[in-house]
Amino acid sequence: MGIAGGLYHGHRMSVRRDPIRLGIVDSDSGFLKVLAKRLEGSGYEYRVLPGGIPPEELVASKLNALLFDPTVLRSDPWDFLERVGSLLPGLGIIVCSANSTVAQRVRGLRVGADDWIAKPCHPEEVVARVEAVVRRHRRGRSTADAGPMVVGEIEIRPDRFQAYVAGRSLELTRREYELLQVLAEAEGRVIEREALYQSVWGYAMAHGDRSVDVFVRKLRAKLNRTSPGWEYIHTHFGIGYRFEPESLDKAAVPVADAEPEPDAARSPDSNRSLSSHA
Amino acid sequence: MGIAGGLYHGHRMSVRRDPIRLGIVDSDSGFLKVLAKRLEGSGYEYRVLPGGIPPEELVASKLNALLFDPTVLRSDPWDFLERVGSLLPGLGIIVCSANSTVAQRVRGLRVGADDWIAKPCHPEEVVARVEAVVRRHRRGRSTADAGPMVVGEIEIRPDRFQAYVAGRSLELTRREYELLQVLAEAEGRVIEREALYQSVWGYAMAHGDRSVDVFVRKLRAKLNRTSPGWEYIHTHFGIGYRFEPESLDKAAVPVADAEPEPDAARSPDSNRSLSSHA
DNA sequence: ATTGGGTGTGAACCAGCTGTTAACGGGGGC
DNA sequence: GCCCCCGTTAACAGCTGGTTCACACCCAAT
Repeated sequence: MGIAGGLYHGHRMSVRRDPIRLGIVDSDSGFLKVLAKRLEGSGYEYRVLPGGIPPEELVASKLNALLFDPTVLRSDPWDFLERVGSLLPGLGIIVCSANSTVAQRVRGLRVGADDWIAKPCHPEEVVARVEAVVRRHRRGRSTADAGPMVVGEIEIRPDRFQAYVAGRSLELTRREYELLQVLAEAEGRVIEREALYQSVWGYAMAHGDRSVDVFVRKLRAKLNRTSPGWEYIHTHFGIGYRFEPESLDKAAVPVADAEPEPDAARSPDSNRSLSSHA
Repeated sequence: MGIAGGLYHGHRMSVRRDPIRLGIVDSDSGFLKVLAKRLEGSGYEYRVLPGGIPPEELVASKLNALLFDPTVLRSDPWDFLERVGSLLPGLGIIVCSANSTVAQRVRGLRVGADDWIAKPCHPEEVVARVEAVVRRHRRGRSTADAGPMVVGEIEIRPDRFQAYVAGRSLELTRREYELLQVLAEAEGRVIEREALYQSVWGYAMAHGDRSVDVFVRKLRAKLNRTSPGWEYIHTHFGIGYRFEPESLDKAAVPVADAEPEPDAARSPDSNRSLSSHA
């Protein structure tokens, strides 16, 4: 289902001063000119998009926010809003239009818009509202990309987009690394397939897409090749995957299990990770 | 009967959407009256707060959003905004004021407001904007954020789609887990078969479908296998099921009073509590 | 007591999920 | 331009578990 051809660069690393990638769908040249002037040199990466652009084409752009005037859309604005919202749940949507009614604004906000600005408007306010939406969306995102992370035998280094075992690189590709990172950040929690796809690929998973499975397999292969004796990724049938390092040594987990209640110690869920078993 | 077997797609299963908890700081009685009328019966829990309320006191209220007019604040509005924003990063902040300038709005949005509405405004638009802000805030946090839940001897962990007794997994399948979760969330209340089906399966139950019964049976088996001596799921003939942990020990229930129930209170043999049908 | 419908129970079926492998094709580096 | 890398997609096999069926049992009403 690869709509995304290339454009794999713009990555989210430091949430802080990451430039905002803004898509603009508007035809008012005066408005565009003034806005462009304001955006220049403010750390924005913006791109003016044609009015007839299908939502699917937005996928590859890795936008943070979309500013658009519904009157320049060729397709039904409400339908467009809904489709963009469901396809790209991580995208902030700001509508900017002249002569809107309360009912229109309410409807727009209900079907997925994050804000609705009335024209004419000051470019400074547009920028402030775009940033508020993006900030709101980024808030609560991944904590600390900065620090390396050690789980089990492996070390994950965001500064190099790579993982290591005893200093030896796993030689992960970009997708493999991102998948590993998303999984590892949620250590111990089950992540649904769709959520995983959403986090790594950036847009909604198409029905029947097997990419996640294939990459989990690749990841497992590289993890096992470099760190045998450990199991990291556990399958939860019908749900998704869970990352949790487990030593395969017959030596029990590093918990003092001499206790009279052996199971009381959280044996990490003997959940059938259909890999092991007999 | 049911539609195709798998069908795990969409279906967010957030059937029980939490009400929005909204704090309001305003003194315009007319505005408050109209807004209150709109909020009533829409699943809102709102609370009008005094203008001089210190941000620290908001912490305990577990609000989702705060709607306020800066002109009624005794303290410096900008300072208030910043402190609330840093103190409660998960709170949506909507400013609603009359006679604001572009500069004020920009400043407000910069220091932490998520939206800024100009008075006079339609209550419907206020609600729509509040919901947009809350929606944006909630998105991304899956159901896993809900903390674990302990009922009787069992612990339900949404982060693992699994239930445990003393650390031992019940090894529930996805459907079984979801059924348990829906039942447990309505602890003590009877849920009709159709409502149960609707919640878990996501669509209407076909006439004659026995899926609910079968899954209740599977659930009971696993509950009883792992937590014998307790009864969790009670049948209400002709209606549905009720989840309520009951110890089968002759030792009195942990309830203080001796329950002067006229009808056979928990007869230890009868598997079903036809109970207080009245 | 009889009866009709609702519910418990066990088992079988098979749609769909996952693991696995390999071919395809675009992009970037050389 | 050529080659290699890597993400995508398809195909196949094994297995899980959701659905369905059949029958026994229980409840409530006549």
